[in-house]
Amino acid sequence: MTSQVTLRHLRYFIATAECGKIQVAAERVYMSPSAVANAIKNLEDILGVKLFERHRTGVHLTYDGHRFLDDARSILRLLNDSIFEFQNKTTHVEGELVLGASVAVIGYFLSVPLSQFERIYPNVKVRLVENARSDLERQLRGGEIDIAFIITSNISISEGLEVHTLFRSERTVWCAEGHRFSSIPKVSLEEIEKERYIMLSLDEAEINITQIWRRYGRKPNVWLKTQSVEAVRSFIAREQGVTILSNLLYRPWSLDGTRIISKPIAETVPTMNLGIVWRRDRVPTPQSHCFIEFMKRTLNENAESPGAV
Amino acid sequence: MTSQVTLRHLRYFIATAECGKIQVAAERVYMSPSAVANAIKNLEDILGVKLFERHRTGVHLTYDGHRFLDDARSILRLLNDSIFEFQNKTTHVEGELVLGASVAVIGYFLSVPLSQFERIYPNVKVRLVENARSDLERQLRGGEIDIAFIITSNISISEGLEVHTLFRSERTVWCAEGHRFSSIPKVSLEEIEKERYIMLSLDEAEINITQIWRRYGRKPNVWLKTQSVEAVRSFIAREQGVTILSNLLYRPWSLDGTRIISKPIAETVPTMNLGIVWRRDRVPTPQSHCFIEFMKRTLNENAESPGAV
DNA sequence: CGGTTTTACGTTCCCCGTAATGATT
DNA sequence: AATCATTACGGGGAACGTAAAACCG
Repeated sequence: MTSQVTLRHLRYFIATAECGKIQVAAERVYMSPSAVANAIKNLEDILGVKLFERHRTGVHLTYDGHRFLDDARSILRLLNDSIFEFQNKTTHVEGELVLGASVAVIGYFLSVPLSQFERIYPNVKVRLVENARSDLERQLRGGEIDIAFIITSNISISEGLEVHTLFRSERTVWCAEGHRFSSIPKVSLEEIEKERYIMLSLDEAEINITQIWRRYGRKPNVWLKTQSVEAVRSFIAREQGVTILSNLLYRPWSLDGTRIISKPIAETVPTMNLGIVWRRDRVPTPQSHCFIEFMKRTLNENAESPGAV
Repeated sequence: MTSQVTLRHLRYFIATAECGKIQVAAERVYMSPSAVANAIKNLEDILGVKLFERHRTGVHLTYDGHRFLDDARSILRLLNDSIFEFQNKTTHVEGELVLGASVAVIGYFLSVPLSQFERIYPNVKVRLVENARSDLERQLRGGEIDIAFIITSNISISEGLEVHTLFRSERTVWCAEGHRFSSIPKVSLEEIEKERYIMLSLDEAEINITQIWRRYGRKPNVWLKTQSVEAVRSFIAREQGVTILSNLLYRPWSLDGTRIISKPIAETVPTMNLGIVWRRDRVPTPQSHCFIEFMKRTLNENAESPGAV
């Protein structure tokens, strides 16, 4: 094999990281499992670090893997945007575009692609409205905002609204580097129940996570409830507890640089689904259309990817 | 050929842009001219824009080419840094590092790689001293700074100092998009003499450029002298004049978004050589060593590349 | 056993180099 | 004629798919 990293490596790596299974990732990139497995092995050899833990149920990112995932995404995003900018003359698209999203979605999802979008379409004036989901739905129907970013699994009534799921993010257990969980391939809710639990009460996180616990007839031992993701990270890094959150919010380090580990959950847990919503009866403006297409493209059209169950 | 952009395309493209000749670029990347020429042709087809103007004497970046060069460099920089970070465990290098540079060098050269360096070596505390060349040399000898970034062709006495040229930047004529120069492949000093000239008096630019004019027994028709590169760009974009400056300072657009064209000069003009300097008798600290190696690596080891004459 | 990753191996096709050709002064 | 870039074409090797093997609960 090659001794140089190629874009092929990055693409297969990202697909595998997002799908959690080499087989599924191979489908997504229209390749055979062996090709993807070989590429990842080769990539690991070049970098000199293990990127995945292999289990019989699939693969799971290591600490280093998560770090490299950030880089790989940045690189491909930069490249794809640049290519797109040249292939399509984008400077003629102009006008106003009002986006709505919740605070967590803005900070952990929207900020990066949004700045990319503004670079590619410099003549589109983007206005960003931060609100709770219910308010966003109301504003959407009222025509105050063009497109809303919402956790699509929770939309109350989709009547008259077009919903397009862009992104599925697996939910995992977070713990400190030295924690006993970090040596187990999969952690069950029963095990998590025994630990101090840190509950994030931001946006819809608390409701959704509580639902998961209830579904399995269990209850987390909540030691702290906070609205700050950074606080969650910080306490977990200091071995003050564990939590369950979507990988969208996950970063492999806390503010002070200590490591945090992400482990899959033994039980089947629904993914967090994020998508865009707009009014069906309203003709989309050119800038709305551009934005929607841009988001699909940015996320590598992985909306139809199965993700975890 | 392929219909996808690869890193190979980017590498060949960057080498060609920096060398100005496909043959020379091919040498630098250890390839045949045909391989490089094909790759660039293919890249242009994919992007749908011409990246180079072809001349008998070599190739020269178009407006779009300059824009894509920025992107291509960012992408490869990101990738190389990421790979390096994993291949070498860098977090253990720590300590203080005092760098010296002039104002133009800091803004147009140092800022980007410096932030990359601080990411890779988070435990190295970098302090930056802005000063004129003569002061930097004095501070270097006095031990107040570890490494200085200096225009190496002008160093007064290199006695006791280790000089390593990192970067050569071709000097070109800048003019507005519609200017008569923009349709000529090469512009002679005689032609430039007929135009209003805008003189940048920042750092050593004025001295160096004046030397070039004197060497050919000519004199520019200076209409404006300013210390601001942005002012230079802005006036040139508005067809108020032309200038000669190194490509290091060149960007294909002015602050208000109008285009600026860069054209090669007919006469042989020395490149602007930038390098790092340190005291020979002083044992380099680990962080100094790391920084020097980092800079060499970042610039693709193109210090020994011939560049223009 | 069932689901997964990994290895083995024959094959394909992309990309390179050599060498001829074209363009420009 | 000299000096570039470009085109034509045959050969080599990286990367693919098929299929079998190893792994693990």
